[in-house]
Amino acid sequence: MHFTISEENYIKGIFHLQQETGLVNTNSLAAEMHTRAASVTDMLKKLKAKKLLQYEKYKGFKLNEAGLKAALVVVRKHRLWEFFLVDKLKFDWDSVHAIAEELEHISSEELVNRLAQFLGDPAFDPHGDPIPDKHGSIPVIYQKILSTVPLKKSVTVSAVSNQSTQMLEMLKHYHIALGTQLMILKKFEFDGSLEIKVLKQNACIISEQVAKNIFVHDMGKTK
Amino acid sequence: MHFTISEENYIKGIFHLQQETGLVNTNSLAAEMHTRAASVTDMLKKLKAKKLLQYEKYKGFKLNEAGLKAALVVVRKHRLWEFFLVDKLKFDWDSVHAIAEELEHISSEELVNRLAQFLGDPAFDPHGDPIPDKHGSIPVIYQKILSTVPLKKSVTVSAVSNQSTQMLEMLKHYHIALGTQLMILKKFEFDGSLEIKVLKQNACIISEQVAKNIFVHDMGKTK
DNA sequence: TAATATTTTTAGATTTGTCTAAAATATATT
DNA sequence: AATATATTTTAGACAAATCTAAAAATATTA
Repeated sequence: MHFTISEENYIKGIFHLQQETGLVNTNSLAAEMHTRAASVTDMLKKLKAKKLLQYEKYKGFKLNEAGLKAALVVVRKHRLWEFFLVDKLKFDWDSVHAIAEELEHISSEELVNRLAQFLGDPAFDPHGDPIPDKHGSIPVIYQKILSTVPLKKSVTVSAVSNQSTQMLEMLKHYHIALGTQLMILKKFEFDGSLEIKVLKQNACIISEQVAKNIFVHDMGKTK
Repeated sequence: MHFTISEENYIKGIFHLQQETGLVNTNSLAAEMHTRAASVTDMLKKLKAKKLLQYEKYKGFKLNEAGLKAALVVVRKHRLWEFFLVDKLKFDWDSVHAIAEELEHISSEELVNRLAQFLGDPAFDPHGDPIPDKHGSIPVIYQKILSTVPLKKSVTVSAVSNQSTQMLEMLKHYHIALGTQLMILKKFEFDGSLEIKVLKQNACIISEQVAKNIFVHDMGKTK
């Protein structure tokens, strides 16, 4: 089955939204794709015709098995290329997204598998997101939201759920990246903000909002 | 200046043809691009509007300075990606063309330059074709057509001008690749065919037609 | 050079992906 | 439940890249 770049982008967009909400609606997908609701409806018809979608007019929609499979292929490619860009070409992890958006549409299956092997079959991309394997299986990881971790427990950053440029810029400022070790020194009742100690850095304060977007796991796991 | 994938493909097609013939005509470009003459004319108008082309209706056309520059960017990307596929991902040199056709359209300039650096700034791709540098300069190499080389002189294969699948398959059969060392043992007057000795292989016979597509240089040069 | 053949361009249609504006449907509010 | 609001879909238009068929320009040849 062949998909156009546009189809792949919509499939991926639906995938990301349905991870959060189960059923997806037209307007939220339009927002996600930076396009108009009418364009979304047009594409939904095409994807339904290709039997990738559970979709009833006016009722919301989500990927079916075939659609999910297609989405995982694109996600795998995106995350493998991100890994390549950071690990091999030494890009900053906060500047690779746009390039990976292009690379994810290169079609050769042979290429993806060789790339994965070349990279050492990584299980997580530079943002800590899991990379599906060639069968579409996603590795699981025991991770917690930073704000729920007990005081003085040393943990490793494993993922960041909000990947806006603003967020990534901020983390960079605090020297927080994937694999960074840190611990919570103090929790402030007033606003939920945390004083944290980042390994080899001075202690600093982060807001509750930031802490809720940082995932961590016990030291020494993963990758 | 931004180009669509289609524009880039036409620019590259024109570049390749004008290397041979100077001025290019509509039908030959249509053949090169596997499309129809009418489609070529349509695109020529667009490229002329973007000031990339010297083009008078019914008179033939060629890239101007700006067009040449654009072509060299695409050629550079194509050849760097081919190098990557063969050198890092261990693809056979005769199976990378189609994938590089897709990769060459990834737009990031930063990506290309980092890729080049990662690969060690190679000057020639796996087919022996020169890779333009970031300014569009093409390395020169002192090479000869195999059929013109004197007997018993040991030379190294540096390029193959006909890169059809058929040709590459044949070379593979004879264990001839870029960098292969060989010498001519005998030339047959009758049909111009050559008996050659490929290093570590038995002697074999190749036709004049094949020999005219193999470029060689003195041992120990290049790369 | 006049007739013929070839090459190139134009005219008009098609497909894909997008858009705006309006209509249809669903949801919320009084 | 009737009305207002929000969401979603349809209808129709547009741009890009392609096509076929026909017309125009150029080249060949008798």
